[in-house]
Amino acid sequence: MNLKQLSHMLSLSQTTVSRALNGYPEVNEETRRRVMDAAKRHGYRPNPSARRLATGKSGMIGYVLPTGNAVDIDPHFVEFLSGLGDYARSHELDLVLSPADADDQETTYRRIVANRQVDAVYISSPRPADRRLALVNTLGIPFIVHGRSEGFEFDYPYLDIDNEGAFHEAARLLVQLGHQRLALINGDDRETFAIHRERGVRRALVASGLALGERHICSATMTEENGYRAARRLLEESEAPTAIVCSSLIMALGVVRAVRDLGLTIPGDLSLVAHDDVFPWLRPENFPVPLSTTRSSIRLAGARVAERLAARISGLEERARGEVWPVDLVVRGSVAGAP
Amino acid sequence: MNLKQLSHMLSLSQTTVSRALNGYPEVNEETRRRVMDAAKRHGYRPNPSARRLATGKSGMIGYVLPTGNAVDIDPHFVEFLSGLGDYARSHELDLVLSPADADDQETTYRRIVANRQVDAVYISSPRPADRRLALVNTLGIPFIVHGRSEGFEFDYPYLDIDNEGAFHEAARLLVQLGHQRLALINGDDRETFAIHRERGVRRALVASGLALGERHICSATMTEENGYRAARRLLEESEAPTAIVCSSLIMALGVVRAVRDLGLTIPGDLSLVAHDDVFPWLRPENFPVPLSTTRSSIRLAGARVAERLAARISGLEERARGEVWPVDLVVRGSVAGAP
DNA sequence: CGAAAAAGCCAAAGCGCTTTGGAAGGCTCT
DNA sequence: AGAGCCTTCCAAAGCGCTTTGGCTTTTTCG
Repeated sequence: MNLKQLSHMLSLSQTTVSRALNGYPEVNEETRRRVMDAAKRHGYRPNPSARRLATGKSGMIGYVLPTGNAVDIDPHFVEFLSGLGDYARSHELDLVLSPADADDQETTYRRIVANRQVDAVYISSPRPADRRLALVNTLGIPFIVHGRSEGFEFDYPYLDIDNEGAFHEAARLLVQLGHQRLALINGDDRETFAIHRERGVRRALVASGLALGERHICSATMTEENGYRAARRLLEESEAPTAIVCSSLIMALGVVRAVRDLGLTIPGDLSLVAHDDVFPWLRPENFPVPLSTTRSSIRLAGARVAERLAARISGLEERARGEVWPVDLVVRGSVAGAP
Repeated sequence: MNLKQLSHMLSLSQTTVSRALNGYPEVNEETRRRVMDAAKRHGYRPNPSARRLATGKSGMIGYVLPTGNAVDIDPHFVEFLSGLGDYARSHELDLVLSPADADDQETTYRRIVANRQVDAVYISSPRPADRRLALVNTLGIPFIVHGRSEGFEFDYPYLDIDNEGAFHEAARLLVQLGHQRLALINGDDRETFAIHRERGVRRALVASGLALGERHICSATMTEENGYRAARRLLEESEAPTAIVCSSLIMALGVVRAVRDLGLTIPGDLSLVAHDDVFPWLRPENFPVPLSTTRSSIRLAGARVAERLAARISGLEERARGEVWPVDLVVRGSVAGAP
């Protein structure tokens, strides 16, 4: 059933039927009703391919997925996706994942824009002066950044959590508990979120006349193994930290293991706070010692990004405003006074 | 730059240019070269929307993503996606994720087929007599199942690992080590993979005159917490098992924690084998006691599924054949003779 | 050598929608 | 009453590609 047939059986022109269906004003309300009704009765659904060709809009949002042999997709991605899906589902928005060589995403961005494959894109894990950002900005496709970049002239729309504030709070708590030697086990420090977190910790320490020693800061991909390694390195030093702030629950697993291997205890010998993105399959309260966390649901962020993307597409959101979510500090058993 | 312009500047018809570009035989080789050359020089790229409208092919593969408030996307998904992306990238294949209400995926399948949004789909986590399978089969869209269903009249193309064989091997090893009371901590037992795994364990036990007691089998979503709960329940029984086979590394985390909480040791009091889908961020050799596993890279499976989907689309793969991958049993420190 | 077949190209008709540029009819207003 | 203005609809022209059917020209072969 296509427009032609439908309009024919209504003895109307395609123009009118199309307009009636798409809510244009220049059609009589009664006619509109008739059309709507017939459309529903015959299960008419406009052919998206045709509509796309005519309008250039696809009704889909895009994400360029960095891939490669040595490239692993972040497990956070799937939670973010859950949230995105939650919103997208109710709006019949589809998501197009365009896999790209991690070292050359530009080609892919150009392709999906040139091909008008999607109406908007989102960008995640941005770095300072991230080239993708500059690119999509000049390409002129609506976008939203999940996270933040730095060092751009122009404003851009983003959704981020207050990483600096969260880690500032966490570090401040530890300092208040008397800890003098803090360490930070961070994610990849080329990414902005990691930079902000470090900044937060630094700021808290400086405020109390302390400092974050060069060797008390580790940064690596957020795997269990890297958490373990970092923790071992830190804890075997002479000036071992008495408290660690850690960028992810997965790394925290490794930290806990290292602590055990060294015959230490939490929070007796070491206080630990980690950031929790809220995975359904790994919860901080279920750690051997319930883990204090800075918590922010990445899933909710996904839903919000989808919502704002939809708003940008439909022109409801004009300004390139940033949105920063506060982060909860949840104190559990893994922190205590300095030994 | 579109076809019209290009053909005009070559003084050829659109027909010929189109055919030259798409490798049709009825065009002179020299002409083809000229066309190809000009196309490249001017950076001509056929407009996919137009091509879609004309051919009905989209050059994309689809996946219906079950979502909902209480629905969590499996973390395995992201690894599978990595693999899929690895292949898709080199073939300019995009992946469309269509979020659907987990309880009504049919509508979404019908929509993406009716709209010709994608050329093929894949289905994951199938259950016996899975309705999605029957649906896509009748809808006539090319598809591949990652995993297996059961109880269908028709053949369908799938890629699965030998879950039954793997768990049979694992259980057999434990039996050979003298274990008499085995337990299985399984994933959601409505899914085929879980059924197969249980079958494997059962078969190994029966072969030695043993049995898998009703209460020695747990099944739940594969989270750390569920692993913990199951393990506690099992180990606090009077007839506690001396060996556990576990369906996932994430659950195994919980098992290890439970063992610790109860003051037991691995492998002294309990032998443990888990299935490892090969996550980059959580490796069995890094468990407190290196974990014995049945190993199969879900990422490789993703790549293979993409490859076969492409083959199906282009008509290279005709028959609905199943492909079953063997699984490695990797023995590490977490197994020992029965106490 | 002439008929039949093959090679190489083209014009035009789709694909199914949106949108432009009217046009007809009824209304208001002077 | 006639100019001017809404209201409501329509025919037709895109969007940019593929594909059908047909038309020359060249090659093949008895």
